[in-house]
Amino acid sequence: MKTSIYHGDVDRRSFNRISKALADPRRYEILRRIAACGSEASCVMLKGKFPITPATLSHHLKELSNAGLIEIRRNSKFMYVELRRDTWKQYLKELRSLSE
Amino acid sequence: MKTSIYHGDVDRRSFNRISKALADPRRYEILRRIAACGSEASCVMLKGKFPITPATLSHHLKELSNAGLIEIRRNSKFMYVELRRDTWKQYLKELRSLSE
DNA sequence: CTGACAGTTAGATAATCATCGAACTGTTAA
DNA sequence: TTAACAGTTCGATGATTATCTAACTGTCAG
Repeated sequence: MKTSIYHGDVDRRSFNRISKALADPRRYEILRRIAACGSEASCVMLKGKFPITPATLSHHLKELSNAGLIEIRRNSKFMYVELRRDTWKQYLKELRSLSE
Repeated sequence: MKTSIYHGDVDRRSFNRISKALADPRRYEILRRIAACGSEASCVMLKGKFPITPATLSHHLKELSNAGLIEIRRNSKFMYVELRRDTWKQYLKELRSLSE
């Protein structure tokens, strides 16, 4: 993820990418599901939780990954994803700075 | 703004509306500008700050208002907007609940 | 009253994007 | 080796939406 000269901050581009990633309800639900699994969530499990095709799930996971919101790990046939808590924390920090 | 049976919480519909409202970079900048004026921001001032037509600004303000993010006050010819800090606080609370 | 200004609404356009099916790559199990 | 499965990529489609212009309403100053 890109950072500005101030370490730990999200620059505007990253911030907007995250905001867009969160704006789709289904994608937000997927992210929530991932976050709810303390550590890693398997892609197979996610596929079972939502009425969407593999193609669509793949698309959403790519968007979340591009936004820096999840980390992807591959183990041969399978895929595991995990919330990037550092990104999440920085995003919340930016939002919080809007008011007081 | 709609609330669930738990007072102070945003329901899913409201949450998604807010997320969508924040997803457009220009609209987020407008909201930021509004929030930066401690109390009220005049619409005339906002119009001067962004290279957009009155129609577009009107559209964005309506979206922000529909999302419950701003309060609108009219004084004869003029319009003033203010951040709704209660909504903002609840939105942040919902986001924070995603991780720990 | 009349012109200027604040803001809205309607309709058009162009861009973005969520979703799907189909065809693909890569991996494992039989 | 082959079939089944995990996931990706591509192209199409339909929905949403940011933006504009143009025409409108309402308010004030001269």
